[in-house]
Amino acid sequence: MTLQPLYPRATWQRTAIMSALENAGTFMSAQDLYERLRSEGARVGLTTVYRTLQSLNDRGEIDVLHVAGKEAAYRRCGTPVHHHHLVCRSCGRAEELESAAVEEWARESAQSHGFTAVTHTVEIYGLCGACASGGD
Amino acid sequence: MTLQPLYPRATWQRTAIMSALENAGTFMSAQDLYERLRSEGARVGLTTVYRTLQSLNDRGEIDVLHVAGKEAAYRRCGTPVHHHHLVCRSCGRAEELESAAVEEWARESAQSHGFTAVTHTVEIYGLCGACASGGD
DNA sequence: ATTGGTTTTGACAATCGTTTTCATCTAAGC
DNA sequence: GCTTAGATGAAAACGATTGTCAAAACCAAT
Repeated sequence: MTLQPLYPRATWQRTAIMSALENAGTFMSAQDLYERLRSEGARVGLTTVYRTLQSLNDRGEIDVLHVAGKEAAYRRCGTPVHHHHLVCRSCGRAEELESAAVEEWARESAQSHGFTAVTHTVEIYGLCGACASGGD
Repeated sequence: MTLQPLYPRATWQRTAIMSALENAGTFMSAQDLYERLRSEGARVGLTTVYRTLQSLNDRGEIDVLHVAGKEAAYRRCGTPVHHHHLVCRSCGRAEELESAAVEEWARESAQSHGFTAVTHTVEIYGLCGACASGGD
């Protein structure tokens, strides 16, 4: 028996998508990335962008954000450890946050109500300085 | 000029939807409610359920929850003031939570990074006691 | 009660983000 | 180079939600 490859194959598409996200720094949707890559001349398919983002997220290499009525937005974060975000509603720029107090509160709240297998989502949305003053 | 009615008209559909949610107590999607109402013999349209839930939410009479890949879920909460939820992933049952510390943390985090017009989402997910032991 | 004008309803079509399908292409191991 | 399982992408399928519009219901004023 041959053992399965541990990592997905290295294709230029995957690399392009990853680095586009990397130097964007902001949260971007699959469609955003697709358009950006296209406009840069990269001939990737939308399907591939969706699939790649999904797989990167499954591997924990990027974070997702599901905002109310919007498309899923992905971001390449600076740290692989659990954290939350302060996201600009307008431009997608984000700061990474953490708070032991919040983690503790979540854990205790769940425990005291008899809930197990606990996870949580904590995100803060606002307008960053640049968007609030300058254009939109 | 006659002044506009302050409240939506009282239709039996609106009443039925509201009370179905009310005595469910859990988070339910538009489709869940539609099916339940139908099975009880109420001849409402799916469109109406969607519209009514939206309008009830706009008025702040019910809360919404947008979970990752699922349908929007609504709940009639006990309090009209800002709060968060501890939600059972399996049955939708929820506890209402509040924490001055978390609110303060969110406010300060945003402020210290120059973000304005701040809002946040904080939800805890888990398995409630009943679902963890009993069936699914 | 009846009317009139505005809202609300609901069957159906349309939208939109995302996933599936499947035939073709390609990276990576021999 | 050759093989082949994994990756790609165009197009179709999907599922939740919203738009359309004619018919029905509400309610204030006759």
